[in-house]
Amino acid sequence: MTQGRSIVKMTKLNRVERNAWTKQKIFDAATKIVGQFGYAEASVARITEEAGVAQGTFYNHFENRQELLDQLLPKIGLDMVEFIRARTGTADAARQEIARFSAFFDFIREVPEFLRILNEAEFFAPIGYQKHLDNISVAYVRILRRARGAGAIQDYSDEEFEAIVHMLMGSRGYLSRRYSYSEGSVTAVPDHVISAYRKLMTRGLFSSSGDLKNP
Amino acid sequence: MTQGRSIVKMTKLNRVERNAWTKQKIFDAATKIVGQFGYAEASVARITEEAGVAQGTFYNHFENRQELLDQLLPKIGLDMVEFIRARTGTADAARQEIARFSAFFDFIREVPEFLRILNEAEFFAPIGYQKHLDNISVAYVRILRRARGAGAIQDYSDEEFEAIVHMLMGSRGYLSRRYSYSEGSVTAVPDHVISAYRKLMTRGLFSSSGDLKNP
Amino acid sequence: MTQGRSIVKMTKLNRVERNAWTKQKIFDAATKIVGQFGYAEASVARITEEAGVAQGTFYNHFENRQELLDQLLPKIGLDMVEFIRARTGTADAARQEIARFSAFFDFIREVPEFLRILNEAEFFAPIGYQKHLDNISVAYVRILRRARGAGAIQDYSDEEFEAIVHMLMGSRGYLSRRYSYSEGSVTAVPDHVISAYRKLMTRGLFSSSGDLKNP
Amino acid sequence: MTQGRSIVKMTKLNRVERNAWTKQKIFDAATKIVGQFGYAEASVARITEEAGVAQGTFYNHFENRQELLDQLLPKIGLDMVEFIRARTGTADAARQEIARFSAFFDFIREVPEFLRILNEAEFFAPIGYQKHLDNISVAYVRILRRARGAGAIQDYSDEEFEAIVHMLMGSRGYLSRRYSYSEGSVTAVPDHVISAYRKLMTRGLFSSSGDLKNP
DNA sequence: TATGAATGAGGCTTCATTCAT
DNA sequence: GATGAATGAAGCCTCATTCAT
Repeated sequence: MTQGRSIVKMTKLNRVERNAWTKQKIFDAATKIVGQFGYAEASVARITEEAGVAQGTFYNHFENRQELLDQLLPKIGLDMVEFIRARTGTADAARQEIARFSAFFDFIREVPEFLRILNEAEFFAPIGYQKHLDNISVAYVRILRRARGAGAIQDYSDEEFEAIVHMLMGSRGYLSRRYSYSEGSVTAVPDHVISAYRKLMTRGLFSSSGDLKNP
Repeated sequence: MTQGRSIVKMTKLNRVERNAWTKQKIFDAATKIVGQFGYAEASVARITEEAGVAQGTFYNHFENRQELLDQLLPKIGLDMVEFIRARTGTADAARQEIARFSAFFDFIREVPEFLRILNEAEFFAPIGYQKHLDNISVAYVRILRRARGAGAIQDYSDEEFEAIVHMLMGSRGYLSRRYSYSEGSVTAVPDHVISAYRKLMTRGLFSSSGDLKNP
Repeated sequence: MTQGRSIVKMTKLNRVERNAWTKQKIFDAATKIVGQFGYAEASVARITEEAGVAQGTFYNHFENRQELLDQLLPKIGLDMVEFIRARTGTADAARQEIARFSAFFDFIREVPEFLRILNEAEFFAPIGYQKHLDNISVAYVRILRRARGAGAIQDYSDEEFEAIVHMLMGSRGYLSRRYSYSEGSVTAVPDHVISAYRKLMTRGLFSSSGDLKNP
Repeated sequence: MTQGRSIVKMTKLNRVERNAWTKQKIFDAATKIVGQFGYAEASVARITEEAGVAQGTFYNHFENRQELLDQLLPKIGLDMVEFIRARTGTADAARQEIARFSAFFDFIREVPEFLRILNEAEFFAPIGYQKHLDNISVAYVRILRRARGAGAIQDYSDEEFEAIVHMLMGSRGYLSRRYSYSEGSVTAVPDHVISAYRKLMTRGLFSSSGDLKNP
């Protein structure tokens, strides 16, 4: 799930492996720097220093600084998708959605770098951001359509689903910024945030089930 | 409502007026630059050139670059609040909320610079962003509580209101980025976005009225 | 002795008086600023602010910044000469010299600004510095020649006197920098410095009197 | 002794050598500029231009402008110490002191830049100045104590030695400024200055030997 | 492929001086 | 004479990228 922040020492690697290993070191360093200080502070000098390689080495593996930055979010984003999928469970659609919402915040605590990498990407790594958005929204819309097919959602068109997905993602972004940063470390999101989300979703999006009490 | 992008030529102004006029020129230039190219591209050199004053003049009116950037959003944000208030109408609470949502997108078309000034502020003008957030969320929570007092909303606590407000603001941000940019210019938000929002709100947040059809 | 840091309010002054008064305010402000922060920090803006006048006013009274700075030392330097003369007494020449040495350090404590104004002048106000040097050394050489005339000094030529005077002034400068600055405030010079000076002078310069014990 | 103002062309140097060579070029350029125009005029732009490297290169070798300036004096100061030591001879203590005094002025003619680098350092490179002062005064006090041990000086305490050393350094500074600048170039110090110094020292500081005539 | 010094454009800010009111 | 905004040159420093080794 994490991006191979491997502890393995570089013992006997062939050329290809060494190459990949160097690139990975740069990648991990960038993740750490951006996660901790943001894209703006992630100069090539700082990243390569963190990675323990020379500045010039950077350009053997990435066309330029921006290219690396744009790869950061999509890669970790996929880790996130996997993480959330693993925690969604098999309950009814509404409960699954709450679980996804919760799992998102769990993931942020698991990979604290994700918070800044995600939130700042839109403005510092727009290409990567777009890629991530596509990854997510396509999958999300598919989930919603399946729920509609199963009768758990009614009266929403495909286009509306797309808008809804953006609202959901926007909500998460805002909420994560508002509630998860706490004096440097990343904390759990408060219960009332989750309950508010549950109410809004179960009443506003999902048709059935009255008000489900606990996830 | 607009920030005095005055067309008036500087004819016979006294000292105080000329002073204010110069500051306004800088402010307007910054609005334009940031709106078009983003905070990162808004160098003092570029702003003053756009304003038609010397670089040194900038520092007669602002302590430093950041101070100006941090004033941008709160100032225009108040224009927005006023704009939206004027369009909210006197219908029931749910309809008013839809009106506010719509008016937000109308304002973006009226003042296209607002989109970037708002969206990037969190990372490039955090102080200004916080000020804006406070301005907005306080007012918004008050609106929701009043609606609850009037029976239009039920079963939401004050804390949950705060979370809801963040979701609403996050939704708007995401949606505006997704739907309002269109090949450089700012376009109207599609109908299905508004209808999706209406459904989510009327069902999820507001208790009454079945499904209101059109605003 | 101080430069008229007058407390008098400007009540009924005619034009000439008001003019002089403004100039004096600027002068006093510069003394204070340079004394406290050094020439390098004494910008026109800072001086005029301290003086409570507009920046433009400065140039009604001084050709430019440097002109003011170059007037600072000579003016206070004359105060110093007067101060020292008043404390020299009528003892024999050697004792008088010790008295002058002591009085110099007393003056520094009386007018703490003098320390920086004197010490930095050489590099920040070279014209003023030269003027001050001439003022002092001419007078000092005259004193030494008189002592020689009276038999208190022997075997030094006029040219050598000039060199001696520079050594004496250089010594004072160095010593004042080394011993008088103490965490911001100006303190008395230690006794052993004075005793070392006494020994060097009574033995090296003045011919007579064995070793005079106390001044 | 000179700071490697090498004439060697950069022919075949390895990386380490080229690196050192560049740093030396910057150092030499700074020495020249400061020596000729003073610290205040020694902008990074001017230094790098003189050195024939890009401005950015400067920051590959020095943390910032001040760091370089603060290294100037201590480095050349050590050259001076070496130069003087080599010329002190083995005569009696008083004659050695005169020799040191003379050698100081010889050094100034050998390395004319030293004059300004030394004299302005106190205000423009205080850290370097302090380092230099420590270098010098510690060594000087040791010399005086040794002379006292050998009976050549009597009746001075250690504390008084410290004061004396400051007087000697102050004297040299003042005299060098007064007598060594001559229409731009650096000239020899006049004989009467040396004779005055000799008299003051042999009579005032050193106990023995009547009046030694010539060094 | 790895290295890391060199580059130079560009950013922010300060400040002495001018000048219209 | 007093005002204070406007000017613009100049300073320091950062950093993505290149390139010879």
